[in-house]
Amino acid sequence: MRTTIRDVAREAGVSIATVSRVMRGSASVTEPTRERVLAVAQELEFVPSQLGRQLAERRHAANGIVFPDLSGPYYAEVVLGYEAVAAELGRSVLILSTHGRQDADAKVLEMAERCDGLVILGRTVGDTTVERLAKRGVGLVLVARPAIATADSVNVENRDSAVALAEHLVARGARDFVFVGDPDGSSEFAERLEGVEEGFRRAGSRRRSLALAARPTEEAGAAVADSVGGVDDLPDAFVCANDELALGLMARLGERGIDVPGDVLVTGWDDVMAARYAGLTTVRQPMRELGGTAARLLDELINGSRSEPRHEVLGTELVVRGSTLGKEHA
Amino acid sequence: MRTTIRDVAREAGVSIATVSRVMRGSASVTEPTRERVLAVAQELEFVPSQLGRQLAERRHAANGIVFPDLSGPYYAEVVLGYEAVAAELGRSVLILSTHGRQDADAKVLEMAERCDGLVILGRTVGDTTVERLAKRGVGLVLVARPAIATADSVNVENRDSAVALAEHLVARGARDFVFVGDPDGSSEFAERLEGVEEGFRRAGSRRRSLALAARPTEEAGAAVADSVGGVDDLPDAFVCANDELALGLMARLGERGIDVPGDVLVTGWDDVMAARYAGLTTVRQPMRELGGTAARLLDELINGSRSEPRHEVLGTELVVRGSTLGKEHA
DNA sequence: TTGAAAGCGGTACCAA
DNA sequence: TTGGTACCGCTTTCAA
Repeated sequence: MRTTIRDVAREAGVSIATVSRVMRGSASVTEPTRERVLAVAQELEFVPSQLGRQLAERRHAANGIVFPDLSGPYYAEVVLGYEAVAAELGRSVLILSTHGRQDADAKVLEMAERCDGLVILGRTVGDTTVERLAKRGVGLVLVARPAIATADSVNVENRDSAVALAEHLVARGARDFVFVGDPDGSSEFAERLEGVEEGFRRAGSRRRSLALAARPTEEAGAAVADSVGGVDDLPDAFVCANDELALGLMARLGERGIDVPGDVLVTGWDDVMAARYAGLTTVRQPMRELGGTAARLLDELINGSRSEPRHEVLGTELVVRGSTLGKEHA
Repeated sequence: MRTTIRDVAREAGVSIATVSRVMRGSASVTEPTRERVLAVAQELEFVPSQLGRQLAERRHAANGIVFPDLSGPYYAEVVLGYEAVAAELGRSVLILSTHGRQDADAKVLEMAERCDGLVILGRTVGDTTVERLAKRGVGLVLVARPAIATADSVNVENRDSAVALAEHLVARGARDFVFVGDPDGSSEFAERLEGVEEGFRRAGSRRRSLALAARPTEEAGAAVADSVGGVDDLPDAFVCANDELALGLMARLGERGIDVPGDVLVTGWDDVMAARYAGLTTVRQPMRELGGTAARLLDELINGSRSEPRHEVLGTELVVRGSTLGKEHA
């Protein structure tokens, strides 16, 4: 059996109330009593049960984060940024990847029972679940998901950088483009597409067509590369919804002897580590900061230091590399 | 106030024992009673408190994973592999990054109070802490850390692939090498260094010198690149303890006009995503599987389906790319 | 300053 | 099949 507060109390000849006071450093306890209890606790290797404590205090001192498939580098970074700040704030961190499963909502509801608050990334769960959680009094921060009135949110600026990206492409001679990614699968992707379209429109161009990719992965990107007929069949630019699509696409184009940026320009989104080494033009997102900000907002929410919801929007940055520049600049 | 089991009992006109039975689907309950209770529970939106349940059952149905600084792609992958399997097994997942902090041991001890078992990666905590946890009855799986008798472990094969790597380098004309990474900071790194040394020794060569890098990061790798005098000051090969060191090193060498593999060969370890795009020769580790295996072992441990500790060793694979091949092969 | 005792929200044993 | 009740391990009044 584990050592409990009663064992310590008995051994030290005091009540459990006193042991509790000593362990929490709270209230007034005589120095001698204090020392005696501490000594016994040490000797018995007493570690207060979090469970007992949590039940009595009716709080978990933990919060969770929910994300889709964690395979890519993007979500990993966000989670890390989140963990770093949460740990700093003295909170335990639970993670849950929905893997696109059907029972995601149930899983999240279950996890919520172990947390004081939750960060929810993207479209991992339905709106009804979110509302239900909110109603239940769970602290909620939505990330990379359209903001709602009852919860905090953190998002990145998508439109402006999308326009900037389009302008860059137009400046590099592009007159049409194909968007690679499914705008219906993510509000972020939709915003990016809109922004790029607007940028091209301003320059008097029009979108050529829309390539849907089921999942934003390297494989899907490669599949798009496979689907083009040949050099004559290319748009001026492939604008990919994220870096992984772009990387997979670009690699496969290379294998097929199609030159980037000679035959076609390629861009991504996120600026993951591999993008640097692949020379991919992309839009940098502050991924760590996204997670860190969410952690801080959640903490405020839980500690009740704030009541009205806040909606943060973090800036992004266009990063131009070889995939949209002539060889001479790369 | 939240709805409790007593609210439901009162409303349904039964005892809390019956409600408990219904909620757990256990034991025998008349169909009418069952339905009535369920209806009330639904109406009151009753969700059993995990806390109450856990305290009564004296188990958490959760387990944790501890890793160092999670910045790199390596640990992220391991954690993801872990989460996927743990979730599948119906267990909640707590994460803790030690960030090289001094209070890491205390944090881990604290987290252990919320879990039935723990996976510990690398040298995040001291041996005394590990022993203490083991003694306390916490399920323990050590990953990328020397195995001990009282806990399970999962490691990757380092020596053999290191020898293979050395042989490859020798075949490419290398006669000496500089190891980039701190063998004292990680048992893994130490094994890799030993293996590479042995490989070179077999080929009649000898290690030229040892470059210590404080932390296995891109920045540290770049710093090593800065420290070499010029083309005449180079070894035949830089063998880096992980991919990030190698990538940082290689990039900076490029900036300095030193050609890889023309002037010097460079290798990494892990095969992270960026390594593919950088054309880096490396040793592939099954990172996801490492985490997944750990999760499975831990589950066995906790469910008591096994008593004697197990020690798994996963295989690795040499991946040859442009950084050790002539341009013509790259 | 200290102790007794009433919760916190469940589970499970023992009777009925 | 059900209900009563004693825990699980801690926190926190309320009195002494």
